[in-house]
Amino acid sequence: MGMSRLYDEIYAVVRRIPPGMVATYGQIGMSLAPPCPARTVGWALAAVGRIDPRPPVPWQRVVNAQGKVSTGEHQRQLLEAEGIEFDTAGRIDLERFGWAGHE
DNA sequence: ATCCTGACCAGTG
DNA sequence: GCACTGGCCAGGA
Repeated sequence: MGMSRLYDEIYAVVRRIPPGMVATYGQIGMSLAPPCPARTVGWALAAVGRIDPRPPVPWQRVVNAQGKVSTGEHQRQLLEAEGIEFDTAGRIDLERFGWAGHE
């Protein structure tokens, strides 16, 4: 209830992604009511580095619809440390590591 | 109020 | 596979 800023709602969803799993920008956006575009989710996560929300937001667990990371090697290393695997093209198998949006 | 800045995605050639 | 296009939001200064 007091949380009305859209970015905060996006962060709340991202916090629910379990370690070792990933969700896509579009998936996060579609899980909100009303839905917001994938781009907006990207913008919200880009702001994490500047505003540093508490509790922490596991931003590394959000990847694009191709199963690729958007922010480079650091994000990849964080995900590999959680047990997520990348193929030779640098893609994550979303069938295997994708979060369904519920437990 | 205006201006700037950003980590997307599906469709197309 | 890659490059390009259109869509058109929220927040901070």
